[in-house]
Amino acid sequence: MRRKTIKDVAQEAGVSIGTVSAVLNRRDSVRLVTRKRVLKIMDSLNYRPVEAARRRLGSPREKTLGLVVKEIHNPYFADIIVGAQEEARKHDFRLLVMSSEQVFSREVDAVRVLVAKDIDGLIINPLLELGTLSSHFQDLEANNIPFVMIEGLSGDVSTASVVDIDNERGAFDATMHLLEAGHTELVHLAGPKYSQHSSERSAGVLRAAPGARIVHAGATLEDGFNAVRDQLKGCSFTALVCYNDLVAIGAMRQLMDQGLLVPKDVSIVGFDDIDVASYLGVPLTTVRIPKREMGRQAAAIAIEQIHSTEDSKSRRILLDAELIVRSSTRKR
Amino acid sequence: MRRKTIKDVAQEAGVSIGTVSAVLNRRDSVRLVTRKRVLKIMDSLNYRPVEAARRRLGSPREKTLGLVVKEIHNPYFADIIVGAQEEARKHDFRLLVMSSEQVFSREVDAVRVLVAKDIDGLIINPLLELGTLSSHFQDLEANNIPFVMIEGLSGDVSTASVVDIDNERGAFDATMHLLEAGHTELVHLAGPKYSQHSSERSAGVLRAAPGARIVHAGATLEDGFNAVRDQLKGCSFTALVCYNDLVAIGAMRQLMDQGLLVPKDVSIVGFDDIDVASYLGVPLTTVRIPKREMGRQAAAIAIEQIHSTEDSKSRRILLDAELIVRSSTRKR
DNA sequence: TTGAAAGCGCTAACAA
DNA sequence: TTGTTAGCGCTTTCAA
Repeated sequence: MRRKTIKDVAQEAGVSIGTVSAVLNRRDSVRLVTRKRVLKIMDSLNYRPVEAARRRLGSPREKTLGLVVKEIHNPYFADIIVGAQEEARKHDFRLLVMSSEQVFSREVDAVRVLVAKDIDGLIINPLLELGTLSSHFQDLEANNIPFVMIEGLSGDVSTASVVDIDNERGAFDATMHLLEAGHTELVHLAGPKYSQHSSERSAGVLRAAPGARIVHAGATLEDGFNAVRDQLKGCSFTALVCYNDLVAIGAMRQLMDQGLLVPKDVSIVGFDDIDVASYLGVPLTTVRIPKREMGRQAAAIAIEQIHSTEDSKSRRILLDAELIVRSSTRKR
Repeated sequence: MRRKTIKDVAQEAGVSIGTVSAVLNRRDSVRLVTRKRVLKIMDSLNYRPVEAARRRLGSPREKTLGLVVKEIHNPYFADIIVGAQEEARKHDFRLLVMSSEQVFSREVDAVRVLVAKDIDGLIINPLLELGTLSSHFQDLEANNIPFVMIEGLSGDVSTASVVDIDNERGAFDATMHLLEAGHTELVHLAGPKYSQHSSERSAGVLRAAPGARIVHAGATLEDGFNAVRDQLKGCSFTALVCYNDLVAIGAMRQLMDQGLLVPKDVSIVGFDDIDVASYLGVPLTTVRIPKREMGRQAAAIAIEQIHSTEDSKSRRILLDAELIVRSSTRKR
């Protein structure tokens, strides 16, 4: 069924579209009876104006940035969103957030929808999809919509701007910290496959400790909990390097359930430094990512590219990740 | 400076707008040289098509729901968003998320922007603003855009649909649990002012324990930490009823820093049951809110109202909050 | 107080 | 292969 338009309302009410428009815009040039009649028809027809048609096409609109994250349900992204939003506001931009929930087709869809909503720029934490540089990014380029990636794609041929952190280095530092503390039986709880961050972090762990055992856990509390319970059953180890803090916290919980003490029996390092990490009963040693700063910089770059007339060259920013030693690790 | 249009490009390139349109839509009817010239002009003019004009006005578009939360940086909202998104997807709706970050003017602005982006329905967790039913909600009604509130406003005169939980009851249960465990020196760490949930929870605490001391903490880890450190200094108490889990976790950390043990010295109850609550060193006793379910129901109602032709009556759903007893509370 | 008509930026059909 | 033109749903003059 066709969407009702101002014409339908006008016809049904026996007035012209001009009158309906006047009612819509609360102009006081309409006789009360007429207004009432029109309003009633609007209601009965379930009429909703097409907003795009209201503002004269091409008239100045609110500037907006789109932000597509992989999973909204992760404190890591919450910080990135907040950072991006802060920077956006500074420049009078609004931020529209969508989540792909780790599904590639939804990421493509989200980008399409945001473009349809006429965003001026896009920040995206893309899913790692092997093969071609996906067409949704090409669309962005074709439409002259600047976009910034948070977490660069590996085969990243494109000209896209990227804001990222040195994962390899961070994971290397974390592992070295454990090695220097005398740990020899190391297990690495790796993140999701198809995550660029995960493979970079695994690489960092292996560079420091080529013999480390790698176990694929995931990215959530439950993943960490399950990995230790199932995959590490009966396995001997004294230290865990985790993909992120959530996995670390989940792992820690499982260890406690098994009667093991952290850090007495097992040392644990996380990654991200989410807020809660320092509030835990055993404050978590972790690799801090400047999450807000990442969001902020990504937004700043997007906005800069929107404003600049000349074909702004893409920028690549690699922020440092810093090891924060707390209480979940100790000398062996 | 006026936004560049297809006309500008056509003129500059010395072709008709039809040709430019063909290039824009990747039609292969354009000679290579022409295409190249047009593309170059587009680039140099920094031309970006007005998306709203591309899809023939009024043509069927993706259905979208807007969601405005108070603070994106809170696991509680993350769950609501996920629930809403799941339900939305089921009905082939997209979800656009914005955050007011506890600032009323931003909430108003967010609603305006979402309406301008032509959303079909709205879910909102409104800030508690005393006085009139704000005009941004009236606008929604005038434009026939169904909206659902998560957390009802107190003086809620409007016809809006609401999905909420029984906060009073949840807080009452939590407090009774402590009372029955023999606690007499109770402190309530209350949430932010101007939060409906906060005042309802405080009411529940007071109904169970009229003599409870009320301290205004806030909603974050830091707020809980600071409240115990500053406002409870030298104060004697054996149990804490907290506005939410974050405050509880922050409070717990501060108690530990003071050498106090939970639950041996102090029992603590949180609210929300965020994921991490059960993974803590001392798993948190808390009042579980069906967060995803709230998001899901809110989306379901919004979508139902969008589809229904007749003037659907507003719905009010009050979900139960359930006390989950873990290890942070014990008999005195 | 209401109606008629031009025009917003673009696409699509058709003509050249 | 390119140009011309009608219209998408609405607002905004201007005329009646």
